[in-house]
Amino acid sequence: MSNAKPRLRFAPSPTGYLHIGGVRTALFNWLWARKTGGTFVLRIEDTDQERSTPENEAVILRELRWLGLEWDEGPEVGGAHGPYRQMERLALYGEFADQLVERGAAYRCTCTKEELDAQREALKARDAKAVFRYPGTCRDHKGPKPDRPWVLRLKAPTSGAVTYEDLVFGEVTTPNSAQQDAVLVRADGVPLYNFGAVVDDITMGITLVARGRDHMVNTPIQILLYEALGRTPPRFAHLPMMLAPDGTKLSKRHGAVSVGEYRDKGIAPAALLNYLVRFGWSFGDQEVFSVAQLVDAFDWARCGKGDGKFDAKKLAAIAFEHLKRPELTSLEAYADTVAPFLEKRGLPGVDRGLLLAAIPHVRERAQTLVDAAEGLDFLFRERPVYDEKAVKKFLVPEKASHLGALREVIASSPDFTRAGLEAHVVAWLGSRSLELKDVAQPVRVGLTGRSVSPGVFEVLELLGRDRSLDRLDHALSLLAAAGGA
RNA sequence: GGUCCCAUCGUCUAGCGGUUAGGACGCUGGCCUCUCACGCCGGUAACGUGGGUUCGAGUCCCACUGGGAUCACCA
Repeated sequence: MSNAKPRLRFAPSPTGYLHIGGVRTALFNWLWARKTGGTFVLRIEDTDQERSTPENEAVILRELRWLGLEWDEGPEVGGAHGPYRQMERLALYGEFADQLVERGAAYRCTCTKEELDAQREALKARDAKAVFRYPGTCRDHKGPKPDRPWVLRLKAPTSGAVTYEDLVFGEVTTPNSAQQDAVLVRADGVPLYNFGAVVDDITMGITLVARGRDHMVNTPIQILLYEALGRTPPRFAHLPMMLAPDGTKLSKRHGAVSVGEYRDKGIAPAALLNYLVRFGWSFGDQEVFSVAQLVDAFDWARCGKGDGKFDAKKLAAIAFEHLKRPELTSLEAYADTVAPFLEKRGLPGVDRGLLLAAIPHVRERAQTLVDAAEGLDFLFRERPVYDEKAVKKFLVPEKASHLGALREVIASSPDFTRAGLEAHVVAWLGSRSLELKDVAQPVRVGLTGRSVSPGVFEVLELLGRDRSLDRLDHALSLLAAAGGA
């Protein structure tokens, strides 16, 4: 083999949102390109004109960028092998189609879809279980292009077999008898998947094709095309399937399958990639990886063959790990990623210093960025949004009898820091034979509006003396109202 | 049905002839504790079946069973 840098590609079809399974495929290609210093190409396979839309393409590009899976060549970034949309490469397919005919590996077929459908129906009537295969009516057609509409068909070999060495699955052999004279190019000159992909992979210099196992059945026919064109096939690596929890194909009805949904749920890109990479790839006992670590550790030899089932709980756990660990999500990065979620709560452009100071206290109790924004919310309002249930439960005479006194104790603290406040308050509690747990909840609700928050001393320090006392005063007024005073 | 592929706890997986079969998620008992969490300690649970090969099989071979992919002028 040459030591040329590998060229890999991700070739989505813009027929819908970016599927989570597609992201996994893109990720593996991207990782290998980054690890080896190779090239990651993005190609848009938009030959299904019925379903492809520019809007879908735009979404795919946006999601890939959000994930950090930047492409070296492709739409919007260009490259030496463009254009990168198949519908802009039509002339190329024509050239290769002619080559195939010249070499006797394909032929022009003038059977109409109607004729074929009729034959298919007839066969069905005779034998319901029979599978229709093109009978080869035009197989020996030669000479110039017909004056009737025609499609290009593969002249599939009837004997022999195709064998290739899959980077993941090892040696795979498929008898040529399994092939049929598949349509390569439609009557309008638009290629079908197998032909378009091969022509593009050839002309784009792709050296390694990594894709889902569902494409494994296409590989022999593609290799046949490479050989017919006198080209060396690339290496292939097939990835096991990612299935739904019930073992069926992962789809909308099983929950979120589009990348956008995970973004909206507050899952960080690196966390999603970390979760996805563990499908069909492992690195000893390590579960949590930064993207840089993945680039470093990734290897086809560590890929498994068994299909996997999507587990939302595990994803949540991985996402949490990323949010929790400063080495994976720095303070600054955390602040940047949570900001949009605060904005969604009506808190745009919050005080950066306060945000940075607060994050260490919320990051270990926020599973997602949505949770984090919820936990941070109280800091950035004049007064917190008081949770009705929490107020009814804790800002009542039976529970908050010491709140007034505590307000004064806090106000008199000489040092309004977490440690200073704690020392001061605990000393007072000791003198009254009280424990912190006897008085903390009403204070917490008063300060944050909620019964769940970081420690009360942390909250006091974050809020500062003025805002803290204002909130405690407000809590006392709520208490008075509840006590019917 | 044809062709291809796969098979370790419920789930993701480690294991590359000799292990008390390990880790993670989940579930669960306890500790810590101002709430909720985090954290820490412990528990639960797996090699689909049958044949071989071998001194010795989760690891190698075969069969079976089970599961998946695909059989379009979709990709």
